[in-house]
Amino acid sequence: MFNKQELIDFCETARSSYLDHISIDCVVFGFHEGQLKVLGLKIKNEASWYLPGGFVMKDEPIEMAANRILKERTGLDEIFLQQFRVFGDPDRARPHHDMYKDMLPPEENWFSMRFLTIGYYALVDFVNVNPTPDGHSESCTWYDLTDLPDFKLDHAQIIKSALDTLRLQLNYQPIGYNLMPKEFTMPELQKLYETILDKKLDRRNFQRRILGFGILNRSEQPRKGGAHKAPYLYSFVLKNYQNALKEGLKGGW
Amino acid sequence: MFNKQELIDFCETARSSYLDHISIDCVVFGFHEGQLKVLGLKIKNEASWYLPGGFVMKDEPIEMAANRILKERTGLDEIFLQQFRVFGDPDRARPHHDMYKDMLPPEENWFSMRFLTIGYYALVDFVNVNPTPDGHSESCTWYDLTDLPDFKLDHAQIIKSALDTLRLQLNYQPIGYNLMPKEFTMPELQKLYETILDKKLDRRNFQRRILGFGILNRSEQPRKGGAHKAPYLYSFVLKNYQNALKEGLKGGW
DNA sequence: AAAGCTTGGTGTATTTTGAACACAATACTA
DNA sequence: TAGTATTGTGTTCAAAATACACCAAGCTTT
Repeated sequence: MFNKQELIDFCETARSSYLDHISIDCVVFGFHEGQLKVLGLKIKNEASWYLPGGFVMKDEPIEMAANRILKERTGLDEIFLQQFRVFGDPDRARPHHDMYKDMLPPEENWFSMRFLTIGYYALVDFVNVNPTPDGHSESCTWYDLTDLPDFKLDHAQIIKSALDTLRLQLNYQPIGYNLMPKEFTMPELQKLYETILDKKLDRRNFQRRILGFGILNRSEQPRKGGAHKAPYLYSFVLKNYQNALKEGLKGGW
Repeated sequence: MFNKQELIDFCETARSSYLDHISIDCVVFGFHEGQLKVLGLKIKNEASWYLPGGFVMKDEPIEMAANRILKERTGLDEIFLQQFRVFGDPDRARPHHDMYKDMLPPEENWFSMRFLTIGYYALVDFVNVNPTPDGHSESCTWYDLTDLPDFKLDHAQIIKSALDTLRLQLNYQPIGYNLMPKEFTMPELQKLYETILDKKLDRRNFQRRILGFGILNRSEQPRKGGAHKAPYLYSFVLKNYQNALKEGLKGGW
């Protein structure tokens, strides 16, 4: 990953810029062709994958850090980004501790210390993302949730945890604004829900329920040109959507 | 809070034992006389209150740290303890930075650094807790949620956030095992729910719904001796309760 | 001791919600 | 023009939530 000089340089920068012991990892969900995807970085010349992550600057709010890190990786800005958990096992980054232990003595090696990572997850519209690998990565691409490559450290667990949170969130918050294009059809939105939940939903009841939330606007013109009956196009009414995010959808007591 | 020598000693211990930049704060909810309470520490000779909190040892899992810290404060062990959020504003602990800035130079002063705090909340049975103040605190007692004293730093905000999480959790998880005594009556449990939600619930429908969860066991003997009709006593069926925690109660898709 | 008050347990209509399904409409294909 | 796949809407039936009514038990009051 780093050669010795790169490591020395990075450690110097890191030590002066970042908070010790703390990292952020982002689970970026995207949706495409009926599949839920996760953004992963592949290390050069290695069969090693990582979540897009980074460190918190000494004077930076963590929400801002998460957004900055995500922007560096995906080019996206102002998207739904949610803290969901801290992963704090003392040994979670041990492979990183060991990786450079022969290059630099521990007190000079940024990676020799223990890191807690704050997990964030994001939902982005697949087509608006232009994944760009940074200098240390060979590629930055989408991976199918059902067919993940070999994520290192505890990153597979972090993905799993983010997915659990997402599924839970579906029960009391609207989803989709950041995962769908501006305009979409009802079956497309349904497919998103079915993919996240990994289960079939009834077409008619889904439509009724979603519309009942009052967060969708149906446009006059149906989508033309495709095969079969032209479906209506919907878009989110941002104001109502954000209100539903705050207030919750219903359920409960 | 600390005099100079105490500060020097503490900083030395802290520096060798704890992770930099990271703290844990616990919002401990208790329930008594129809009121939801929070455990708060009052600083000696000051009108300053804090949540029970502490630091993470260099080699300690954060869940263990949270439990240790809580045990130090409440004497309670093996209780429901849940991470709910990280508070990471760069200025959140500025009052602490400044407090000792004239006693020690920043590089020796543990409190001069920025701290992120991981918020945990706990639900405990009021009568089983024996709040014991540590050496730096004048008292460790319960405060009514509707009448909180002047919590310092962002601790009032942390309490608010924990309460929001608790209310949300009520919609998909059972509550009460750690807040109620071993045996309790249905009206007592209902009072807990009403207090957390801050709203009245229908007596009959509450009973039906709670019993429908299948997590309660009704004992043969009703409670005798009180005025009026003797109510049945209930207790949680731990196995079913824990299963409901995992599986969730229902609702959603 | 009987009436009355208060609290707790159970039942029962009514309304609302959710699940399952039938059918009509549209646009392409053959 | 019939056939097929897909989308939009309505209808039925069951389950669940809601709002009450009533009964039972224990104490108090007279």
